[in-house]
Amino acid sequence: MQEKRRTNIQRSEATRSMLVAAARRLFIAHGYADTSTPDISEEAGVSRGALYHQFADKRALFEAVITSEAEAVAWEIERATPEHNNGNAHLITGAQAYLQAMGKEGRCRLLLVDGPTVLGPAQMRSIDGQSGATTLVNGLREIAPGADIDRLAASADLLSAAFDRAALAIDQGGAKDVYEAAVIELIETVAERLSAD
Amino acid sequence: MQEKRRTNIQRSEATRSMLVAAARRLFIAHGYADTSTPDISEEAGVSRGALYHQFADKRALFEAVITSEAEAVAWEIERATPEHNNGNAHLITGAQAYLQAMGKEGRCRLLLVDGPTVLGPAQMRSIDGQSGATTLVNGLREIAPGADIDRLAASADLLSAAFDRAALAIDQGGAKDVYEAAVIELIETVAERLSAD
DNA sequence: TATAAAAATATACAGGCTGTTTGTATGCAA
DNA sequence: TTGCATACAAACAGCCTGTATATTTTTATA
Repeated sequence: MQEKRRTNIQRSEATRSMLVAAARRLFIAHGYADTSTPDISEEAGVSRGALYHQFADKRALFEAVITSEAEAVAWEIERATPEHNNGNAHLITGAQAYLQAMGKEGRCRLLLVDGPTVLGPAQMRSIDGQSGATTLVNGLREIAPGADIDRLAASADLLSAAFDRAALAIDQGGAKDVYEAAVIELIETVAERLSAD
Repeated sequence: MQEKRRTNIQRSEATRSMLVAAARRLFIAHGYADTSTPDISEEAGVSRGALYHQFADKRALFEAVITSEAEAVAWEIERATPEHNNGNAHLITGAQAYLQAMGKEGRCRLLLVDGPTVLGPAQMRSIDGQSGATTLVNGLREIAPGADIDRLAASADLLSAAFDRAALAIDQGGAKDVYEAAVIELIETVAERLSAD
């Protein structure tokens, strides 16, 4: 019984994905600060040396976890929002898909709590940049074509903060239906106001 | 030239306040994780033993910093919002005061970034409990006396998340007037909708 | 006031963690 | 096949946190 013969690329991809998966589990369970690299490498079944060969440091591994998680959320939202859908309804569908996606175990902690602290708010914005903010601001532009773009971006930012808070509140045990209703009402209210120009 | 003779209570209060002030400076400058207890005790001019005598651990010292900062914000808001002011205008004044207060160097990092990670969202809520959420939900109740209380609380939560995001965005270099205008418009929009019942 | 007890502060220590360095094995290319 | 690059493993150095021990300062009491 001999070892499988693998190409270097396969080896690297295998250990990287093992490490990211293990790190994800432990970061979710104990948080970034209370997860050690010995714990991670053990959980992944590789040596600590392998970890530091594949990733510059613990932060870089965390960044890989966060990026993967943000992509998953973006993809789930994209899948749930048909292109042809227009304005108002489109935003609501997207928000619901976002809340649904953020319901997955640990995502709130990763993306909304630990992420901003470890990577900083600026880098977090750039990571889920396309997904959250841009989509939202485009949705608002569709509703209020005449509005000032900076002002619209600010409103989109505030709205997305409200979505984040709703996701977090639900994650912490808040009533999902209540928060989802509040989010939808908020969107409708803002859309109504914007289209009244 | 001999040391001043002080009572134990004075000694403790002096070192505690030195430690909290030093910790506050370093937590703001480098973040919680990258601030060590040797750094803090040196900056405060006391030994590390004194730190661990006055506070159970590093987290407890951080909690003291956070509590003090949250109290300062609450106090500044209270000072800026006269009691007799009614409904809508009251909320706007409060929000402006909040943004003003959060403009102080490092407060956003402490209260909005590191705080939730180190102490957890739940404890953070309980610390600035009175200030943020309760005031807001009371303001909304005044506007919409008939509305469901849970629903109102959720809306207040989402609004306060928007305020937080605005403060953070301004702190990160965003245009203060734009975000402040967006916040005010958001309040007016929500208030309008609520009072239309 | 003299002295014992208690409180506050200082120092020394024990484990653990991060990132680096050094060494080894495996894949790759000439 | 031979030399090099890549992936991995193990050992090391420095730092940090929290605790245990020792010392100084205050407080209580005789």
